[in-house]
Formats: sequence, C-alpha cells, structure tokens
Amino acid sequence: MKKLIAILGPTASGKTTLAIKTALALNAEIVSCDSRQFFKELSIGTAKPTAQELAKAPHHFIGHKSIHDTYTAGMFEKDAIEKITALHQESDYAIMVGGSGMYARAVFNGIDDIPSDETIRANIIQHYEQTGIEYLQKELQERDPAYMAHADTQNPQRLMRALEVCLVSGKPYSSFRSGQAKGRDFTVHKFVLNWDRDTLYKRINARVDYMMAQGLLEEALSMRPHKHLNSLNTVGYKELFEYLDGQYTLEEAVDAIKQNTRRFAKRQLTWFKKEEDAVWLDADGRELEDIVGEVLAFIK
RNA sequence: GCCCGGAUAGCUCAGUUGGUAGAGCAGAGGAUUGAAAAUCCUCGUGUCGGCGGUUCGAUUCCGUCUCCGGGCA
Repeated sequence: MKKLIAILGPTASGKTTLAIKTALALNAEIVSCDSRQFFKELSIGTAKPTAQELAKAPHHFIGHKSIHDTYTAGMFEKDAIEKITALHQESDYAIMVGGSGMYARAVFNGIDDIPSDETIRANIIQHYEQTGIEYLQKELQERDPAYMAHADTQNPQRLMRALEVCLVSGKPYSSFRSGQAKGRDFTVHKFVLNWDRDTLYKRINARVDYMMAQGLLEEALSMRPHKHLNSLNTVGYKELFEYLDGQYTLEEAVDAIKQNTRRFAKRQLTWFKKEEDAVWLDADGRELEDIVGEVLAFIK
C-alpha cells in the first residue's frame, strides 16, 4: 500500500526543513497543507518556503490560489487527494506538510458533501450584522434543534454556516453530518514536530522579528487595499493593518503579532493532540538528521 | 546614619473598618464538517517579604529585620 507521510506541527516548529529532508531521503514530493501559503500574494507573513527550499524538492499547493479566490477545506480535500493519487503513480511515498488542522483532517478523514449557496450566505450575514446572534440561535432552534443541542451556540460563524445549509437544502444541517471517515487507498503516517513550550515561543518571537526584517510591513502595505478579504484576516497582516490605520504603534503591532502567533500555535496543538495515531517528535536538543532518522524508522 | 513610601498570582496593581483575597495583562485547557493563521467556550491557593507581639483569630494593628524607591545629611 502506498504511503502518505504527514508532517504536522505548530507554526515555527521547523516543518518545512524536516519535510524537505524527508522528501529527499524518500525521493518523494511535498503536498503543502497550509491554509495561508495557498495564496500567491502572501509570502513573508506566511513563512512560505523560499525559492531555494522549493528548488530542493517539488512542492504542491504553494501559491496556487489568489487571495481573491474562495478556497475551502472541502475543495482542498478534493485537490489534495487527486494530487496524492497522482504522486503515488510515481512513488510509494507522498509527503504532506502543514499546520492547518482542519485541512489535514479533511485529507485524512474527508468532509461530508454539504451544500452551500453564496446568495443565501450573504443574506444571512447581513441579517446577522443587523440583528445579532439571537436571530441565528432562534432560526436554528426551529430548523435544527439536534444541532443546537451540541453546537457552539455563541459562535456566529458556525451558526451562520449551519443556517445556510438548512435554508439552501430545506433539511437540518445535522442531517448532512455523517461523522464517518472516508476510506483512503493509502496508509497515513502522522508525525507532529514539537518543542518545549518556552522554546517554541522563543522561536516564534524570533521569527516574527525576522519577518519584519524581511519586509513584512511592505508586504502588508501592498495588501492593505484587500484587508477586508477572509484571506487577509491573518496573523501578521491584520495587526499591521491596525498599525497603518493608526490604532497601534509599530512596536505594539509587532508584539501583538507575536502574541497572536503564540495563541495560534496553541490552537494548532489542540488539533494535533486529537490525532491519536500521531507520533510526536520532540525537537529540543536534537539534530535534524536525527529526527529525519526517527521518521524514516517509523515508516519502514 | 535619619525620615517618608513600597513589599499581595509570572507582570502591573486593588483590597480586607482584624474572620487567610481579586482585577487587568501574561499564561493554560478545550471546541472545530465549505472563513479555520478564522471563530467560539472554560480556567485565578497565592508561605498577602521574614521573625516576633497583641488577639479566640493577623495578610490587615504594633515592634523589629531584610530588600526596593524617594528625600535629608
């Protein structure tokens, strides 16, 4: 059976380098699973692999979309499975690397096919903004009480999505949620690259300083006309937009980027902890070659 | 050396007319099915600087010591 080597980990853990080393060792190609590196316009702030890194091993789904495109976990599932299947024609291995838990799970287990409708969605958003979350809660209580019994009832994003499905299909949102994992015709080996929390936070802080030195502010400035897009509701950009709007000093903005990145890393780890069959790679005090060796030993 | 302030959660501080204490920030844990680097939920026991005294009881009052500010010599 063909294998997918999934290298997960919080931001700034060193996944990119580990994936490239592993790819070279296995003569395999890399499928990125990073919900912000998909966008061709975003580079510095998303810590996209450099040209030199990209030249070492073929990467897929890096900069293949524009910030103006709608791109979702369901669409990624389809694209990624297609790509992995193609790679498996040529090699026993494909490597997936990234820190987007939902997108990774979409590849591992699949996402149910649930309808959507842009117009209805826009109406719901407008209605919510005018009347508040009570509207969503009330509508859903009527149309899908089963969902409301377990839902995050204070979370407008979730409720809006659920209501959208109810309205477009005429059926409860919960009726579309199978909870069944899709079968895959390859084996998945999951690894989580991680560090002691203190070390990870130091790496994050240092990387934010590095991004600033690389010109993150200029990148944010060029993206400023598009700051309302979902794709730019992203750590590193949103804080700098606030600085540019005069709500922060630059120093405060940089500190906020560091803090929000730390919080993001914590949320990423929450996803990975739920991957029960993942092997955790503790990077503290170890050489990268040693970690690559551990990965290779596991997949034999 | 003397005088005046401080010393309480990782940090900044509030407070207890004497009944062992609470905010903000930091941080921690969790959720996650077409925005997911998004969005949302939950979490505050700490020798109240040390030692003595008064008191049924002291973090709170008194004494003393230590440290940190500031002032006077």
